[in-house]
Amino acid sequence: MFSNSLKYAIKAVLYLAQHSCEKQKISAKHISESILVPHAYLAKLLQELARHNIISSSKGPKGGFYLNQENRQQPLINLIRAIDGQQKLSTCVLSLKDCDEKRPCPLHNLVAPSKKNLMDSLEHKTLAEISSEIEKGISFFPL
Amino acid sequence: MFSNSLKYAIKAVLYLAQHSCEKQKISAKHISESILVPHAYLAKLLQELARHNIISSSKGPKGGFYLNQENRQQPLINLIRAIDGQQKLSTCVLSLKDCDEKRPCPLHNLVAPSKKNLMDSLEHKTLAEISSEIEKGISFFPL
DNA sequence: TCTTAAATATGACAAATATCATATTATTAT
DNA sequence: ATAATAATATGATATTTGTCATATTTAAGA
Repeated sequence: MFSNSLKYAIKAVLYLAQHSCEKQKISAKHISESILVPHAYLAKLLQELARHNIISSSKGPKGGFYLNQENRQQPLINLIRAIDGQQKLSTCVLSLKDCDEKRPCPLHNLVAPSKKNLMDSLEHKTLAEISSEIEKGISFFPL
Repeated sequence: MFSNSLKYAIKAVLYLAQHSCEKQKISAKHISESILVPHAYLAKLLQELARHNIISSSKGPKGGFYLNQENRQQPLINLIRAIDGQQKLSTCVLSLKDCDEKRPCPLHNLVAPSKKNLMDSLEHKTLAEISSEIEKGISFFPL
């Protein structure tokens, strides 16, 4: 469902949501060791996320990656779009060019409700909210 | 969302649902040309589907692929499982080992309702039903 | 200003998925 | 029986995705 890259990116961002802030930046190496993801690969993903302003970064000693307040208020879907690209979520399940409400493909009506539901969820849930649920013990994020 | 292989397989099976029967078998070549899918690749997929009894086949002249009554009464999810394997649909979105209702991962509660909804749809909709909707003009399957 | 710690940019390599090709086997019809 | 047709089995190639490595740039602190 989600690509490997996306899974790694989500884990890293959630880790940052919980452990970083403007005054407490975290290096790619530290993150990769904490969430058990190959560090060279994660570094690349973090750079991509920073480029898309999903996360913040600063170079040099005491530098690293972190989430500022603005980053935290973003919905999860921004992160997904940054890694997997825009189109993946919006296109027809069968990749048919002219499938829409008016002329639905044979699977359209079957998957449309679930898909809309999922998109709404991803669009509205912010990183801050997800992080807060972990802190409250509503959900669990094992390291 | 769906792999390329799966999209091709679904298109091919829907084509068979509409144009084949026990007395009217269709060759891989004919199908591939009709649904615009590379024929060598499709042939492989059709063989895989036949091996899993999703579709029927017979060799030799006048042979080819077709759907019998039993094939038509199968739910769509059988086809998906044959091509993409069992686990893909059932595992945690973040691939966390011990994510479940009791200890949901940070995304579990967000995606679970949509996922359950989708699974139910795929589990209950038969190939015959999908084919029938195309014939009735409820959905559209462009060649 | 020099050293050091970190991100950034770039590219090489590996694995998985998608695509193509061909030899073999089975079945029908002549 | 033989020829022709079509699936089957197998494997080769190409593209995409995932993984790793390294040289460069930036900023902090002594």
